Amino acid sequence: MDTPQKSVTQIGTPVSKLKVEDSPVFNYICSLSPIKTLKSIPITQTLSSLNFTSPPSVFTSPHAVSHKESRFRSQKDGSVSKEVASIGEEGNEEALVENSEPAQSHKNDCNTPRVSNDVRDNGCCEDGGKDLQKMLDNVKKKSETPDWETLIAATTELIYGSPRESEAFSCLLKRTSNSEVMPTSKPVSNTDVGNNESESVDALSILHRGVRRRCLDFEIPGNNQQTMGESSSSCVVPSIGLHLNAIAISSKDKDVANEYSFSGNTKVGLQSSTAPLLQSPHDIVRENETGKDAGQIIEEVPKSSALVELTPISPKKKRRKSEQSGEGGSSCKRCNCKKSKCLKLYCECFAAGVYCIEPCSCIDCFNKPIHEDVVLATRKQIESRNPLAFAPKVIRNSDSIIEVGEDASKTPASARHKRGCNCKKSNCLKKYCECYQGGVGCSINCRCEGCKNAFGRKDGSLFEQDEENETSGKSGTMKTQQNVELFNPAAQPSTPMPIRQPLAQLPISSNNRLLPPQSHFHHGAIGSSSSGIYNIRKPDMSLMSHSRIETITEDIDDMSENLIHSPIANINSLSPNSKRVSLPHLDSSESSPWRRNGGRNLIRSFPTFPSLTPHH
DNA sequence: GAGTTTGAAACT
DNA sequence: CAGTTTCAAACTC
Repeated sequence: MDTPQKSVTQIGTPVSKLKVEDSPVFNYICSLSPIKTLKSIPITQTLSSLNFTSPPSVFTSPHAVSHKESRFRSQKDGSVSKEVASIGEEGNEEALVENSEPAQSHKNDCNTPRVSNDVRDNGCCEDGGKDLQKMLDNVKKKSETPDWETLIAATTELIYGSPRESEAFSCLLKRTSNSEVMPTSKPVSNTDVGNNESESVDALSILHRGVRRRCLDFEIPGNNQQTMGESSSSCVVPSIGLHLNAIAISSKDKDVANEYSFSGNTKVGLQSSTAPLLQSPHDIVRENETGKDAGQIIEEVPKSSALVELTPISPKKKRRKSEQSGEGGSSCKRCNCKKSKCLKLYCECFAAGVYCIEPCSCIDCFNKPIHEDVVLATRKQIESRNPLAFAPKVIRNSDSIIEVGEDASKTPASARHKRGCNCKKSNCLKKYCECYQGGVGCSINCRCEGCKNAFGRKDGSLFEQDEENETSGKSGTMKTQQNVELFNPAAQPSTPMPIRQPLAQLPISSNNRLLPPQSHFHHGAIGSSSSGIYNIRKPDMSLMSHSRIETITEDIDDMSENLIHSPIANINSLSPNSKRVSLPHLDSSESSPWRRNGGRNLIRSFPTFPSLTPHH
């Protein structure tokens, strides 16, 4: 285990590394960052080596960034990482293309070192192989390690091009500069950050960093001031994506999610962010299961190879555990794809923008860091077909928060399924229904038949409970609708707060993945975080944060959604000064089903991979 | 644990 | 754009 990550990081690292140090970007960052670069921190091996490195891949393609983030998940096996590294250095595509050996399907090959095999499999795959090869070719073109400036330029484009996840990329950028260029920086930054606790650094700090980072990327013009802190922080926060993933995943387990997100103590610093990354959400979950809190995890990561610790139990076992753990236990549900190679939206992991990891029971999985190029290419392809394919399906409106008299924090604002469901037999009462799964009511957008969605019916009635009261009065419904109309002229029936209560009571299975935080994050998130955001941002930040944003186009709305899901975004908006931001009600979800629910929809909300295509 | 049902995603 | 097929999750037994 000495170097699993290390190897990973090495992917393409050598060249980039050298360049990085000399690169203007690096210098710039250094100048910005108050944090002094420490040289030689032994720890390097652990985290730094981890996944942060490999600037090349990162810069190679924006996607790479995402990969890295997600990468954490999968890098448990050193051999794998080695493979990856070798591939990265030598060129994946070639391997992929060349291979024609019979495909070997291995389950959970996440750990299997046989990258080549996988690749080959891919190549052999009937039709899929062709596509993959094409994608690979494309990727290959891109993957040639560019020089930094070029990369940067490209990066910028990418950033702006992909609204949603550009942050991740930028993050990588910074991260790269810090972590890779300055290996020590990670720990250091971490430490530094921790020191700054006086500044109210807590788990949130991570988020802040993310925000800051974003700011750096996008706000440079306006907010240079935040610079140092921000820059550093931004650098520090290596992977928003990870956080998101982690959160998203962890969110599946409400307890876990909570712990992860917020339990983190002040110590949570750079590392914290990294820790998750390294460990991968699942790992995090595990950690939590063991009783460690986020902070602990973070701290430990650097010291001991997180990877090692994380090492696992048998995949199946885990899966079972997660699946069966249901309510009580943390559930880190993974995919079980058999034919899609985890390269289609069928795959929860892929759809969520994260790599498959050990807990997955997938077969012939290509959604692994090893195949990052393929993954990116595929993602891109899908996005080209449907730019919003990876966008969260459930849109929540911040507006309702206010409306809801109760606990705004707990109550997800009005929400709706973006496209609406198409249920015919489930009556929108089972998780087959995306709306139901997402914990939102059906809307006019839904084409469902016999809708009885407990979160809100297509026709406007809210709950089944309401049904009971239907006769007496549709006050609840009325409220809801009022809210909807009020806030959403478009008038899609959304699930208002009232739902909240019911939700808690709803028989949502433990598997629910709803992310309660969404709503929380949502608040004000729009402004900064969303990738598209920068676009929006200039126009009117205040506006963005304003609840009535909905008036803005759907697209924006969607983007906001994405943002919403991003804790970082939220933080950002909330605390421009980057001072302590009270995480709104993150914990609120504890009791609410939202918390635990991580349904596909939600998961998708936290795309790890930087979006390849600009969302509008 | 295996088989069935379901509806989204993908394909034509 | 509509219809069909494929797919994997959700569900049932």
